Amino acid sequence: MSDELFPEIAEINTPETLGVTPRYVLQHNAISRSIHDLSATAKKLTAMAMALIPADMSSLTASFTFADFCKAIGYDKGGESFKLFLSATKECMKNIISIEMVSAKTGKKKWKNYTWFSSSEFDEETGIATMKFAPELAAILLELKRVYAKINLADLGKLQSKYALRIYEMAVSYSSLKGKDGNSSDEWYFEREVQNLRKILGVSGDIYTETKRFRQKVVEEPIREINQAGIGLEITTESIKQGRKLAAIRFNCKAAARTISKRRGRKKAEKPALELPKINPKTAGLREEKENQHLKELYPDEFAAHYTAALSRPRHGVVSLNLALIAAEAEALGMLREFHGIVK
DNA sequence: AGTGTATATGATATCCCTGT
DNA sequence: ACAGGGATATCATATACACT
Repeated sequence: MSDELFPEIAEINTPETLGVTPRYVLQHNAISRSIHDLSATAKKLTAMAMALIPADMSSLTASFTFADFCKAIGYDKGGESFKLFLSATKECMKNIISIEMVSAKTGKKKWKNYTWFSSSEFDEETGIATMKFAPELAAILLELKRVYAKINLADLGKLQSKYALRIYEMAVSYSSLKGKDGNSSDEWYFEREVQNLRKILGVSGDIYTETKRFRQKVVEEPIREINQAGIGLEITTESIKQGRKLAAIRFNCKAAARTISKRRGRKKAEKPALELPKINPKTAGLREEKENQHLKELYPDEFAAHYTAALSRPRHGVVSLNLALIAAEAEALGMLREFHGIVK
């Protein structure tokens, strides 16, 4: 009975139910390559919401606080970020996403429009943003061939330009081409016609009408941002011309070393506008374990360095090798958590 | 304190020149 | 004819300041 009245209650996904502050999203390639035009913050917001939704899309509602969002994405600006956050929750409601469908019968390609969310709101009293993905969008994503790319939320947080975010996700969505087509094992590429690129990035014909400006502002400058962000991806471009006209752009992608990120945030008195919900004691261990695992994946080199350093240090009272290994791992993880900042 | 005005800043658009 | 790059114009927003 209560299920009928409040069908959503049991199905809301939060950092709590996930047991961890989300650090990455498995994003459907259809989304990475779709047509949509979200502001940078709204883009990060949808990524956060997607990160909370289970991969099988069995439930579509995600709830989180501004503090959750900041932790996940690496925001630390306080008031200004909060304003952007608020307007982004509204923006998400209005936005449309077009996904390219290939007809099974005719093989023809067609762009179909969906709304991202069926609801998206911020409750000022509780400080909780709640976003529900549109069931129609979920249905179509389940129908399409399920190919995902793993995207770190913190990496998205380091990109400011919306075009940088889009190009980044597109590049990552093609990373399965690594080593194919004569590429070396850490390189891949993809190509896009200029018109197609305009469409996908939401840069209509009346903005950046000069191709050179389009290329400069929408392609080259955002790519420079990606390359300088030190998030493990390096892109160079090549022109594909038809006569003198720029017909398409080829994006050469290369897996690059991550720049060790400086500890972000909490410079001054950082007071999150909203408190993170308390961690349930039952889930705390699981949450920590998940975070540790992801930190290890994210910063393997750093982990290895801390680990060997910890091992080589003499320890009092530790007799067995096994215990020493466990202690070293704990110490290395502690360093990672200390350095990269983890939700307590 | 509240209001209105001036200035700074940043993003975008347009014009101009050069080289191919 | 087109791309690249510099200079300038335009617009919106943020910040500073003066006045009542």
